[in-house]
Amino acid sequence: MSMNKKNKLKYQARAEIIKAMAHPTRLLFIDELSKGERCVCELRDMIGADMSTVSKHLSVLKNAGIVESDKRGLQVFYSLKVPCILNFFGCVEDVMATNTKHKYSLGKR
Amino acid sequence: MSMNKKNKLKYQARAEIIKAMAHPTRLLFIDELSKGERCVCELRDMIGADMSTVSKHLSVLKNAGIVESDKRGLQVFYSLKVPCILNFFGCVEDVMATNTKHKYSLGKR
DNA sequence: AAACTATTTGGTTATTTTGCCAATTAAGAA
DNA sequence: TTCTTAATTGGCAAAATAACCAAATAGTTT
Repeated sequence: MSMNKKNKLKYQARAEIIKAMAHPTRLLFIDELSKGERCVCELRDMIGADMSTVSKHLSVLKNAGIVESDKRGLQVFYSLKVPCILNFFGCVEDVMATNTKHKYSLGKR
Repeated sequence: MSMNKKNKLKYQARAEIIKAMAHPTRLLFIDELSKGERCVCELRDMIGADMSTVSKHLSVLKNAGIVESDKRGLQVFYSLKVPCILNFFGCVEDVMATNTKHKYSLGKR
């Protein structure tokens, strides 16, 4: 039996949020923001990329509803809106651990 | 202070796994496989796409270490290797709930 | 107001991802 | 062996993403 429209939309909405996390730089930002708010310039210094690149990554996270921003003076401070995101990293580490464990064993691949 | 190489690799590895989940079809498959193993044909029937498309989505999940496969006779059965992935969906729903809550309020956007 | 700083936006190009079709592989049935 | 079924692989075109540069915006300082 094939998918109905409502369910399709549900998975699309979920995918939007997960896609927003699916980049090394944005994962780093999430990790860093979990320690407290940071201005764009601080985040840029961490990765050494163009300011515009950093800004666009942050807007992806913001549009997904994962972070929020607050402009104070010349600077814009970003902070994590949904800390439960962090719980997920533990599971990702589990996947990675399982991967390396089996990589050199003789189980079916 | 800029990123060191080891940390960069850490976030790249995490991103690989999250990218593997970042597609509506693959999220549906994860959800479905959480209920038990399924053959490729069952999953294809759920989304009504080409067999080759389904197969490629599954290989993305398999390469990331999220699912595993078992060929029995003519069919290949896929199953979820790392169930903790599911805990994450609750958090994704939280993000979505927060998004809709603020979307029509007058808070800063 | 003019100059300066932090950030965002627009535009371009390179890379990656997606989905279909056609061809191939693997297993079972006739 | 030949036929059929289930799944994977290779190839291609369309769509989405990413990174940079340049230009625009918004606040601050002079």
